Amino acid sequence: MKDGPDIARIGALIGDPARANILSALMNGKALTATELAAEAGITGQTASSHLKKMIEGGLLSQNKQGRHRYFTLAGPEVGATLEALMGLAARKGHLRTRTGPKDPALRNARVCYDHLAGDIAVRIFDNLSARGFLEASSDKGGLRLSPSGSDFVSSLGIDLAALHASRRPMCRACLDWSERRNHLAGGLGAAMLTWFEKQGWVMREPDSRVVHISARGRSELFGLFPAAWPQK
Amino acid sequence: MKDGPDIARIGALIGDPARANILSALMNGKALTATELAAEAGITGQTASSHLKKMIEGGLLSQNKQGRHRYFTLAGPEVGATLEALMGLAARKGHLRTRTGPKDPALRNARVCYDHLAGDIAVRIFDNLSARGFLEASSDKGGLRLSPSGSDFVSSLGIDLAALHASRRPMCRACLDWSERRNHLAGGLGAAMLTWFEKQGWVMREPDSRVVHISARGRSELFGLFPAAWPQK
DNA sequence: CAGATGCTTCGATGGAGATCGAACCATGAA
DNA sequence: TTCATGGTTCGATCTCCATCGAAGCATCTG
Repeated sequence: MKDGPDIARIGALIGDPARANILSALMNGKALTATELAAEAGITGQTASSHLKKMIEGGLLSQNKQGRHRYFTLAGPEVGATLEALMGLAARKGHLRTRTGPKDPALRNARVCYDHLAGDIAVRIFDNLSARGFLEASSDKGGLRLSPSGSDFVSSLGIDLAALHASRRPMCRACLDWSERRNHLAGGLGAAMLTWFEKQGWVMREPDSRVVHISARGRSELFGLFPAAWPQK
Repeated sequence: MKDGPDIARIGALIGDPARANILSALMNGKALTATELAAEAGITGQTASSHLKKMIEGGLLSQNKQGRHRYFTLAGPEVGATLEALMGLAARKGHLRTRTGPKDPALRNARVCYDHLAGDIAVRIFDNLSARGFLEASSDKGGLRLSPSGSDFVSSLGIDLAALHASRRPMCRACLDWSERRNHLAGGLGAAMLTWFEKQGWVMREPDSRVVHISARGRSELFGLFPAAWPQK
């Protein structure tokens, strides 16, 4: 029973509603200040401060002091992935009676998962990439790598593959999507694709949520790039 | 902030030490009775009963009534995978000061992860399978599938691939190993390989823990099957 | 400098829930 | 049937911790 790492510690951290709200708010990958997070969680600054301290100590968050502000982010991609997995459990079991909020359909369609794209559209893109043989299994930490043809494809988009290779971070990684219950692409390449989509003006992130909107042009461009798996409008 | 599924609910479930111990005890995939679990967690039967009820309600456990006994298991592979992910966070951050117990080296070497093999050895096997091109990316739920050559290899072992295909469960799946921080093979095939190794007498499971021992013959046979990635004795 | 804003620490309060004893139900054995 | 064992329900207790008010420190602005 005493085997393995202490799961209860982090479980308890995530288990408080205020802290869970803070974590969810950070799932869009942006850095937020302590007061913003307090407002997000519906608590006062004092309590937020205590929560944030605990989560830093527990390794869930990182902080970045800038002037008199203190910015908080998730401590890393693994944290985001684990939270997404927990959401998967929460969505499926037990709390199926979660009444779906107004934003819910938009979230299911496209959202940010820490630093990459998730939701229906992200799953379709992953499907398309794998169906075309651009991804293959690997012994890397991510478990996936780009095939030669996949490398060509990504380079042809104008994404700087060399920079991605230089980074220590695993480039390709499968991340389980809580709404679709299938995989989407995470890792350095997943993050790079999201920023690239943004730069093209194909997708826009809603300021203070995980929701991602797709422009009309983005829709047609993405359809062109990933044809087979795209919804017929 | 109110977006998405309710993470705090399950977080709180996992966050109690007694419940965390119960979940860890079930990570070996076996079904245990309520009293066994109570002993495992160091609590009385009454409290265990209340905990078990909550976890069933929360979708983390399944129960199976047999005679006057009630057997409990993890509700499914996703639950095991999520717990393993949480262990990854716990092992890395914050609680690095977890003094490693006596069983710890054995656990890191080989253990059961719900229904498949994990630990150093499992990672090496996964490495070997992927290096030989037996696994490729797929749009399946698991994110992986067997390549043709991989199918031949598995069939040559005597594993019934048809039965695995017939099952609704995804056959191949990458599961992140908390001790190695790399992937090992889960899914139906991962489970089938573990039972097959057991049947051959190559590995045996310690009765009431996740620890898996490798017999001398198993070591040499496994070395023969997965040569490149194996430790040189 | 003074004033304002962001954030933390301290202390007190209150509520949720983990725990166990005791009684109770269900199943199997004699 | 009677007894024993596995499991649950109920009620009372008690500990932990989330919360906020007040005060304090740090940083920026004027």
